[in-house]
Amino acid sequence: MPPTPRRSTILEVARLAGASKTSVSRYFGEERDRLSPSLQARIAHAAGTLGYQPNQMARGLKGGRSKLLGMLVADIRNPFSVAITHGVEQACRQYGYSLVVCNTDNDPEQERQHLDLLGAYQVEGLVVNASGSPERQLHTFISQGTPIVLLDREVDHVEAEVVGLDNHLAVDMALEHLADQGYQAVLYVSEAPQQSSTRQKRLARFNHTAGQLGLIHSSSLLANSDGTATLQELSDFLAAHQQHACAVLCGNGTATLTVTRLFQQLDLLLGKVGLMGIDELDWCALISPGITTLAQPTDAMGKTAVQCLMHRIAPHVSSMPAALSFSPTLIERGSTQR
Amino acid sequence: MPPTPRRSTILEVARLAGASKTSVSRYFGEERDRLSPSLQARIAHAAGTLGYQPNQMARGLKGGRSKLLGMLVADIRNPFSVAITHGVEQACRQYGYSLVVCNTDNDPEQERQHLDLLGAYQVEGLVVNASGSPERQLHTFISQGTPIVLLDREVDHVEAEVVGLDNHLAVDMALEHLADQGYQAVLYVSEAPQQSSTRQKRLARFNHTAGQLGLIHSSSLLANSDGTATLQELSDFLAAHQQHACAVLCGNGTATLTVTRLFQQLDLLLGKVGLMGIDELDWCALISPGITTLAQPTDAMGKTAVQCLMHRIAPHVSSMPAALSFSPTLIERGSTQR
DNA sequence: CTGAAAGCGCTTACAG
DNA sequence: CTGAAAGCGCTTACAG
Repeated sequence: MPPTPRRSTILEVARLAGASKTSVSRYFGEERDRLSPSLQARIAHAAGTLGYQPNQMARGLKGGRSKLLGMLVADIRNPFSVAITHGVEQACRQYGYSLVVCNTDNDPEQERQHLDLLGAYQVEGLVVNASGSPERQLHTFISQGTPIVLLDREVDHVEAEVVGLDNHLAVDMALEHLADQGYQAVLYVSEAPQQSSTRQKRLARFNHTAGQLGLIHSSSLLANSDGTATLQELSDFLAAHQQHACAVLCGNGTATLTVTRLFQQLDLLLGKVGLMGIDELDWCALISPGITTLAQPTDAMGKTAVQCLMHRIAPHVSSMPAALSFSPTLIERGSTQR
Repeated sequence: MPPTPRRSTILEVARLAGASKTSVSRYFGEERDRLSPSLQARIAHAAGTLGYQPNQMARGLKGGRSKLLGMLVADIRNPFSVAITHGVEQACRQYGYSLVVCNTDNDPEQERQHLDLLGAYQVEGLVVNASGSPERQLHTFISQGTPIVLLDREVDHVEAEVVGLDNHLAVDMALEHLADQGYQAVLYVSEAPQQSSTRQKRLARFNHTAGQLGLIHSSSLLANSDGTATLQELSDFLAAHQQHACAVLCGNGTATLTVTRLFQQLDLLLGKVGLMGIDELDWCALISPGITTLAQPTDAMGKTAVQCLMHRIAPHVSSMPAALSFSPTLIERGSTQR
């Protein structure tokens, strides 16, 4: 067997360039300017010849800088999460960091394991879209000086910036739109709030604002993804308020998907019964006459999260973002046109 | 300022346990069994007290095992990619590996950078869903003994397993279904093949099999995402074959999304003009009367890719998967019912 | 069953 | 402007 070609090391580059390891290290680090042009040229040439690339593991070990950010995502198959992840990733690149994305599938046990792991890889910062309540572990990061930013969901007893939608504003905008369009009775459909502060807030705000606007209102939690329980609740709601114009407000994209299926099962006419969802999805424009949504600025949110982290890691390269709470955009379509 | 609490090290655990670093290392490595029960207990206790966790950077540096797999994804916002990534991730966890996912947004330059990076982090294996033709860099990995598996797309001159759909079978199944349903003229809509071997193969097979089946056929490449050019081509196609039953076959999910929009713009009745797509999407059942698709077994594909890698990294823990080429599942809906 | 020591590939005071 | 040397936290022969 031929010997496996290995990656070349700093020592080999140094030898070939007739320089010291120190100089090569400086060349690939922040101190390239300290080297004379001729030294730089020799090193560049040697490194090019050998195809040298610094070993990040070694760098991380010695310098304490892994140049890695970690991200915990509760559900990577949710389009909203994908969009945010995309934004986070872009921003990382921009700052010269790499991102390790860990999907927890909303499972606290996977979340625990992934956090251990992120710690073991010495990530310099963490974007957390929590599944459970990983207080303990997050405190470990914080006490070691690793900055954390919470995405979309708060975590009890963890003091960290929270980047996300202005949930009160979102629900208010939705309800005001529905009221403006003449709907008088609104059913709110949401996944079970569980640990999600966002789901809790939206639900609470729904009850609050719907009351204030004088709307008849009620809510239904999605038990399983086929929404059988909600099917019943929806048809009961419509039956009970036949004399009023009824609408459904969905708490997120998953709810919108399920409810759209229910509308078809019950043969409801979109608009005649209003339908509106928080989160914009690819297909909302396609279900004729279109489903009205509240779009979240996912790219901006992802970038802001990273900016928070960078501000703490390297205050000189990034200022603290001005706002952590974002306004949604109303995308009006036929489903809220009576 | 209080001193920042650091992570504890192997040395601290060793001291507290009254043991050597070697023993602590063995405890956290593969050789725990070599330690006497009492030593194990002392180490376990000490580690627990200090909240010790081995530093993976250091492990990777010395042992050469980063326990990291890398994955290059051409477009993370494509639902098909997300589904595959999910499968890959699950499989990694199962083998005790972590996954660094890099999205290239179909940009060869980003692809280049990400590959450098993955190398710098010493990934032990690589799942590559290529954007461009990163031959050179992939060869570097291969020559260093890092196994590679290609996902969905081949890369010229790179010899590696290719995990993906059986594209010939898929196109044949689609065309046979359309022919069975009585469609006589079929337009194939695809994104521009560019570097994608899959897109090339599907297109070529379309022309081949459509010809064999005696179908009138033609194809249209999506230039921009709004599909203006294709809009024209579609309506021309329909006009030219008014006396025949016409259908459109979409080469992937993106094409299906665009074409569905075009159907609405042209006010075409689904089924009257047939529509079928490769890739199953959330909303295909919702566009009434439903869009017929060919679903890919994404989880199995992701798992298989990882299994290939693991077989090369650690032949004793994983056998070579039996098949690398997968059959799609036909999901019949109203859009192919005349 | 256990440990002392060398060394993985880097960075960073320190010295000149 | 440049380099010799110590050391980051581990693993792994080697020895007993």
